[in-house]
Formats: sequence, C-alpha cells, structure tokens
Amino acid sequence: MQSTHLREHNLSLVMRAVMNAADPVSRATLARSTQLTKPTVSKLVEELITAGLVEEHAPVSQGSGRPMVPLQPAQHTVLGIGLEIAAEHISCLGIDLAGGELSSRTEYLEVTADNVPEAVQACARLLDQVRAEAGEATLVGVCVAVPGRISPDGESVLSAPNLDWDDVPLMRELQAMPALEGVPVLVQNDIRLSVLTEIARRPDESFMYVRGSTGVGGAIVLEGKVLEGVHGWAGEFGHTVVEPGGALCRCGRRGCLEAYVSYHALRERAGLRRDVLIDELVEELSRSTDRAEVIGTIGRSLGLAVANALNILDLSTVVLSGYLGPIAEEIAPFIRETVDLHALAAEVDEIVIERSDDLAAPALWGAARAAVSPLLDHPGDWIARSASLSD
Amino acid sequence: MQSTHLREHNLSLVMRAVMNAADPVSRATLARSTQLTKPTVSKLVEELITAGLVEEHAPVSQGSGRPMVPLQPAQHTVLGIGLEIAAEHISCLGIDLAGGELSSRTEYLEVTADNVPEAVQACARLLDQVRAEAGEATLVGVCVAVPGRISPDGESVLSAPNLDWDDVPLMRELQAMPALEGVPVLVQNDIRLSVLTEIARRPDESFMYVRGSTGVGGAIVLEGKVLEGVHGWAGEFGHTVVEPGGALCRCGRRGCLEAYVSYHALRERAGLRRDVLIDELVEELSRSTDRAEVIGTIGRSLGLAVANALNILDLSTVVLSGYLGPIAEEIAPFIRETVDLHALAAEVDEIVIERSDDLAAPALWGAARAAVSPLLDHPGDWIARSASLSD
DNA sequence: GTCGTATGTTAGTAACTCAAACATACTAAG
DNA sequence: CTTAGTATGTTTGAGTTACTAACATACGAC
Repeated sequence: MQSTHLREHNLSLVMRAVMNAADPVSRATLARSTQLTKPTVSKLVEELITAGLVEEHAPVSQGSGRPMVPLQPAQHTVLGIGLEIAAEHISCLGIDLAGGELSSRTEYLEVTADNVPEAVQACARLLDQVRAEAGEATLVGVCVAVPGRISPDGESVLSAPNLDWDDVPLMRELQAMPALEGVPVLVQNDIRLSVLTEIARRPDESFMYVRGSTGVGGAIVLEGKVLEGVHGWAGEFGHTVVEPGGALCRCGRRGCLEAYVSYHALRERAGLRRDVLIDELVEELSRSTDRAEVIGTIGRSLGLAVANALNILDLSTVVLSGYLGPIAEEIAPFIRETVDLHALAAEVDEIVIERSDDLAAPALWGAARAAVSPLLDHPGDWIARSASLSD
Repeated sequence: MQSTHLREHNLSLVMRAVMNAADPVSRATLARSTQLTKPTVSKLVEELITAGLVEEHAPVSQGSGRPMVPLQPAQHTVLGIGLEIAAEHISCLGIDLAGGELSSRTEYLEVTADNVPEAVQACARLLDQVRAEAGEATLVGVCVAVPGRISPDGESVLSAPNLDWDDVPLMRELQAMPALEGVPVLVQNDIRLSVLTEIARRPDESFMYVRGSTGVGGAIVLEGKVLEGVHGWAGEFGHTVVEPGGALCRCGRRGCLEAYVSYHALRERAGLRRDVLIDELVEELSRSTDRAEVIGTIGRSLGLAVANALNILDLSTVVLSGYLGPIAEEIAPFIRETVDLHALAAEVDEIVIERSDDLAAPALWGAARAAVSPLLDHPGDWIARSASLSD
C-alpha cells in the first residue's frame, strides 16, 4: 500500500463522516470522530470543498469557545441517478450528495420480453429529463434497479420473472447512450438496493432484511455491508425449504418459502387476479379459512426460514419490509414463536423483529444512493477529475 | 489512519506473503506480489529479519541473473501454543512461524464438570512441558480449543455438553498462571479452529465447512475469513431444522439436523455404547435397515441443511470433515441430489462437495495457528518488543 | 476588559514510500 | 577468457503524508 492510498482512505473517511452525520459538523468534531488530527482534517476538508463535495456554511456559535464552521455534503453539485424498472412502470430519480431529491419522473408502460428496446428508450428519455431538471449538477453515476437476478459482473439481467426478461444485456444497452459516455452504469437487484435505504437508517448494524414483493427476497447486512456471495445473490431466501415435499412453488420445486408467503402465492390461493392491498388479500383469504390460520401460516413459514437463517448467520435482528411491513405486527408473534423455538441466539438475546419504515420506492432511492456511493469511496478520483476540468 | 498504520499494514503484508508462499521467496518476488517497490520490501524484510520473524538463507541461482536470497518464516524463534480440551484427553502443541511442530504432549483424563481445576492444572503442566521442549523460542500466544459454546468476548465457556461444562471462566484461570504473564490467551470453539487448518490449505476461498464430531457443527468462510456473527457462532448449523416437528434432538427441540446425522444420534440409533469408527457404526445400523437408507438419510438431511445454507449465503463449495470425511464419497450423491433440487446456485454452477484432508487433530493445529496469527497481523508490536528487549 | 474555552491555522518535523541509478553475481555465448 | 545479458538487491535523494506544538481567532461569562 502506498502513501497515496493512505490519503485516499482518509479522504473517504472524512467524506463519509460528513455524510453520516445527521447535523452539520465542524472540522474539530471530524478530527475527533475520524481519529485524525485537526490540521490533517483541515487539509482534507479543503480538498473536498474545492472539489465541490463538501459545503461550508456561516459560523455558528456553540456556547463558549470559537464558533464552529458547519460542514455539509455539497448540495446540487453532484447528481446520482437511480432508475427502477418494474412490471408496469419505469421511474427515475436524481439525488445529490446531501440525499435530496433534485428531480424525478415516472413513465407507465407494461414491460415485457417483447418491448425491451422500448423500455431502454424510456430509460433514456427519463434519464435525459431528470438530468436536465437537475441543473448544473454533474452526473457521477447511474444505477438501475431490476426485479430479478443479475449476473455477477452486473452486465446483464439473467432472469426477471415479473418482466418476463431473460438474458437482457441492460448495462451494455444503457452504456451505449451517448449521454452516458464516461458515466459508470450499474445494474442491480431491486431488493439489494432497497436494503440500502434501510442501512442508511441504521448504519453499521447487522441484520436480516426480508422483503415481500411479488416473491419473497431479502438481504444479509453485516456491519452495514450487504453480503454478496459468489454470484451476488446472498440473502435471497425465497426458495429456502420450509416444508420438504410441500406445496408446489412457481420455481418448480416443492416446499419453498415463497410457495407459502409470497404475495403471488397468496393471491393465487385467494383466487384473485387484480392487484389488491395486502390487507384486502388477507381479508379475502379469511373468508374460506380462519384469519388466524392465514396469518399463522405466513408467520410460521417465515419464522422457520428466518430461524434457520439466523442460526447460520448468528444474527439477532430481522427487518420486515414490502408487503410484509403492513402486516408485520400481526405476523410477528408467529414468527417469534417459531424463531424462539428454533433459533439458538434466542436463548441468549431476544430476537428483534422490526418493520421497515419503507419509503414509497425504496429500490429507486437505493439505486440513486448506489449511483453516488462509489464517489464516497474514492473521492480522490473525483478531485483529480474536477481539477483537470478547471485547468 | 496514520503513517505508522501504513507501515504496520505493509509489514503485515510482507510477513503474510512470506508465510503463504509454499517455497522460499526472494525480495524481488515479494515486491511483485505485494505491489510494493524493491527498496520498500528490502527495508521491511530487514526489520522482520532483525526481529526474528523471517530467515535468510544462502543465495540460490535461478537460471540467469543474480541468484536470489531465499526468505522463509523464521524457525524455532517464535512459539505459538495450541491446547485442545476434549472429553477424554487434553493435548498441547507448540509450533513456530514455519508451521512446524516444535513439541507436543497429551494427557489422558476424563474431563467433567467436577474436575475443572484438575483440567486447568493439566493444561498448565502441558504448557510448561511443551514450552520447555520448544527451547529458545519465545512464547507469543496460547489458544485453547473447547468443544462448546464460547462467550463472545472469549472469556469463558458458556456450555460444553461433552465436557458437561457450564460457565467456566477458562481464560481467566489460564491467564492467572504466572508463566503466562503478558502472553495473550484465547479460548475458541474447536470447530472454528479446525476450519483454520482448511483455510490454510485454500487461502482466500469461500466455502462452507461442515464438521461431524459428537454433534454437527460448521463454519462459514468468506474469502479466507471465518464469519463471526453477533455472538461468534455463525455457521453452527447443527440445529437447523430439516424436518419441522421431526425427530427429537438432544437439545430438546424437534427436527434438528443433529438429530439425524450426528455421531451421537447415529450411535443411539444403533444402540451402541462404546466408541466405534463411523464405518463400523454405519455397518451396525445397516443390520436392521438397508445400508443405502442409512446413508441416504444422513445425506439427504445434510443436503437439505446445506442447500438452505448455500441459498442464503450464495456459496458453491462445501467441505465435509470429521467423521463425515470417511463417508464423504458415499453420502455425497445424496447431498448432491438434495442440493441440486433446492440450491439456486446449482442452476448456474455445479456445487462442489469435497472432503477435508483432515489431520489427526485439526482443532489442535488450528489453535496453535490461531495463537501465532495475531503476530502476523501486527508484526510491528513484536518488533518493538524485541527491540526493547535487546536494549 | 479580562479570562476561559473551543475552533481552526501555521510552521516545522518525522515517517513512510517511491523512482532512478547503481552494485552484484550469476549464465551463456563467442 | 572475455563480453554481453539478466535478474537481484542496495543506495541515494526526493516527494508524499500526517503529526506535534504553538499560535491566531472568535465567542461567552464574569
């Protein structure tokens, strides 16, 4: 490791400290939290300011002593764009370093295997619009959320059942856009991006994220980092076996978790075709059976999968999100019952089951964050670039 | 991060490069593999040599060009001691940096809840003997392997069913020994130490380690590092549920993996009391039932647990060890059958099922390695210490 | 107004690594 | 036996980086 790497590391350290702080921070505070000395922090902060990554505000008095100079992530200088491709719409969101929305747009269209080019064009249109509305801010990255399995290199969508997509080389298509020349483009699974929103709320924690959307997905977060796995789909436990030889899942196997608790499966069981809210769906199911049994089946199946996962990973926090959020309180007792029965950690600590305070579109927001995130890890690259531009 | 941390990092980088190399390496080779420059490597190597961590041998010609000066981990200068506490014996092993055995001893005694002080005394005796036989080598650490659950801080043994131990503050007991003053003492679960032996064989790989001993345990290895979890028992999947409401496990729950495939459970089923080899045990079981069914039950139960774990962690390699080693080839087809049915990764890559080339006492060797390992992460501390001694 | 306090800056120093040239020691070929 | 070629390892001087110690700054409190 070279000296320049050391600088890069410290630069990133300071940048992240500024980002993670809830309120504006002083240089002195940064020095304390990063373990660096005041002169070092001052120098690094100066670089970040001239590069347009950090903003200085008017001094604020803090009781006695010299007033601090508040530092914040720069607003409106940097633009990260998130795209979300869903079955019936494509959304686009632009944020800056401060995490504020600069601009957003949505187009409604039914995305299928037959209109991939149209979808790509829609993405391009939305990108241009959002970019134009974001003003002066420089685009630093684009990240696309897709509800499906992405190849480990992030190049293409291997399969997205809801979109009926198979092997779509989305990254290449988007990178081919002239407007995106030189801009990094990422493609990532929607749930893995949704979890970023949750991570932002509880930085550096370890937990299991379970999200019910059409299927059931999830992610494992260890000390604020999403576990990747060999193919980049660790935590996708919709096809964990909860009942060997049990109900037929749409993946063709038997006894998968998804066959018991996914929105899709529940809707099939209710015999409904149209989209309804989860509450209505449970209501519908309760007509033929006891509501407690419907909820109990969901809770206990989920509990078994969760318990096994908690055992293997030795975690003690579960966050429920997506359509599981609204019924979280209702199913929690059943999950707890099963987890307490099977999870070893439950003997020592109480397993915490929480619901996620989901935004309207966590995947979209997560994608926008992911688009900005490389900048925070390597501010030096950006500084070098902005320096060369001003030459 | 400060400049001194940079040096510490690079020192450790070079030290580990020397350790991991199968054959003695030259400074030039180290420069290439560590991405450092030749002068830097030379300086760092010099420090490691004077500190007694690395050894220089006579120049060796490598075809054309100046002959290289071979570098190796120093032999007989540093002593790491591993202890293994088992139900019927306590073993002790001393190794040096080169990984060679300097000395080893075993005492046979039945370790129970009633004779903890005796066990500690036996440890002390063994430690003294091994240390005496190791000659000049300086003791740098002690690590104790215990077949049970260890508290997250490594202070005490929470429970060790085979030893009938509960809440034994082993670390404190050992640290109280005058001979161990200033020497770091670790206590760790035996399986988590066994896996270190496997990691040494396949550095930086990711895999699942499944070890059959009295129970069934395991560990998760991600890029050469053992996953810890909140309490330090991630990967302990003996109590994963493979059949909800199934066979009664000795933990009091139902359907645990251990109830189907542990040596303990198999022996109970065979109605045997004495210890027999796994082959004999399977033979015995095959008298009442078909051998294929015995093996099949083991393989399929294990397969289900493995498949669920692989799904959650997105891994594609499984290493079978302990008593599962000898029957690995026999049970592998059944594991594969179940895994192929349930593991998603099996659709893309073939899941690799391997057997560990187990040493006689992997936990003991792992413990000895773990005792030395902190030195490799922080050679600077040791250098400072050895410098102050020679003053 | 003076003191106490906390922030941020300046100047000088120490530590680390790097690039370039050099010294070394061998093989291979004429 | 000499010369060329090659790879290793060292020396030298320079360029980073961050640190320590002292200082300047700007406020509140008495």
